[in-house]
Amino acid sequence: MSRGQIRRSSGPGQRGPQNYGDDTGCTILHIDMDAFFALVELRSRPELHGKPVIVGGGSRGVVLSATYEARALGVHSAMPMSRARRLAPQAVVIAPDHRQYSEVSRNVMALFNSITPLVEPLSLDEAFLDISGTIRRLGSPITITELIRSRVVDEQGITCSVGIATTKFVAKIASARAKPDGVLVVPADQVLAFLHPLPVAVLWGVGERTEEQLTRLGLYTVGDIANTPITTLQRALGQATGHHLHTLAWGIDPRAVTPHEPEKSISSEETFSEDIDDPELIYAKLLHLANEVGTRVRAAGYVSRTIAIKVRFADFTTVSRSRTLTSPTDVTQEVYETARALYDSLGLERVRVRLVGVRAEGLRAADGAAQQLVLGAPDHGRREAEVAVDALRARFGADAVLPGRLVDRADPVENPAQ
DNA sequence: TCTGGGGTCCTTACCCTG
DNA sequence: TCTGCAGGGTAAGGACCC
Repeated sequence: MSRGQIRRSSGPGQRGPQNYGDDTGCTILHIDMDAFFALVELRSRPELHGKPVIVGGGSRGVVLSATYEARALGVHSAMPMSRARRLAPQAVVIAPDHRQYSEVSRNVMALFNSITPLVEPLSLDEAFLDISGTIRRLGSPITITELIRSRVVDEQGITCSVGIATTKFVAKIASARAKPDGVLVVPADQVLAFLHPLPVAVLWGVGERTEEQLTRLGLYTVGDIANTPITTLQRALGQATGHHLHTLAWGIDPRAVTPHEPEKSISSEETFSEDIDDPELIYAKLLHLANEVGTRVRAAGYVSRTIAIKVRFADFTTVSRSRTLTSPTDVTQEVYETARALYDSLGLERVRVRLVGVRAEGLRAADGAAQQLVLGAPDHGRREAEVAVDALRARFGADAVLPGRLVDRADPVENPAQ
């Protein structure tokens, strides 16, 4: 294979210097753990290696992660568990342990940060790395990639796949096509040759609905989008989406790797184990969710200007309502009262509800907004009490102190789907 | 087949203000 | 005073991502 061609590693588990292709200028890595939750579980259950394993659960849950043996049977993430069980009755089903996944994720991200300070986590199991400042110290992008892959396997006992490119979105597509346990380099002069034959669905922002719209326009590949006038795309998909897809199709993605983006919202939602029509149970769930959101908002040092709720009915239709407060808050009681008022504003009477959620939006740093809260704020004392409760929870556990209405409830609201 | 949970961003509509 | 318009803020919903 000549210099400059796109190359991926020749098979799972292959590490060390190989002829991947020209990585000159390819300073963006997208690193994605393979079947993350499932492989973390396999570390403590080696007898399950080589078997179909599904992480998920609950009567109304979905698949969170599946080993490649389970995927070969047609199982994929986000699939309803009931269907996954039918497709793979022999699969071992493991309930998720998010605390363990978070810990492994922290370790992996710390490893990445020991390579370069420019690490942008996208989720628990993937991140972008900008290694432009690391090459002089550690070697070529491919050398750095293999160093990372070896350390992930040795230190965490899981594998990952890496895309190496000049831009974030090409690196991300490359890592997906390197899976599992592989590496794919897209040389700078091969970006369009790599992108244009791919289906439109690989583009960031093209999901099921947008793909349908593009199909109706007769556009099936990234190359088709590139060769369509941008005005046509904007008419069909809207200004922003049309422009976004057209630039991506030409391999243009100027976004930098940014290590920390402040959160814009904090939310919590839960699906009931069965549909509920009792307002008291729904209020109790709203209090529980408001308590979670309030605690997280305070822990992150934010206050929230807008409180929103989400309600999903038995037929899966979903509505949301939001209210902007006169002054921002991080007080659980205020979050709850707003959420409850929003729920009441729906005017529901014995309607069967499947899910409720509470979200805090318009987040800003609490220190910048605290002055206004203190001045004449009746909730000041309550806030102090909640901060004290936060400290007790940090010391004695999340259930050490609960709102009175949530203590000793043996009803469905405390038995969510997962 | 029957659909979780935590997020972000975009579009559209409406209201208010200048 | 009325009308048209532009722009900002807000609300709601949808699509998408992992």
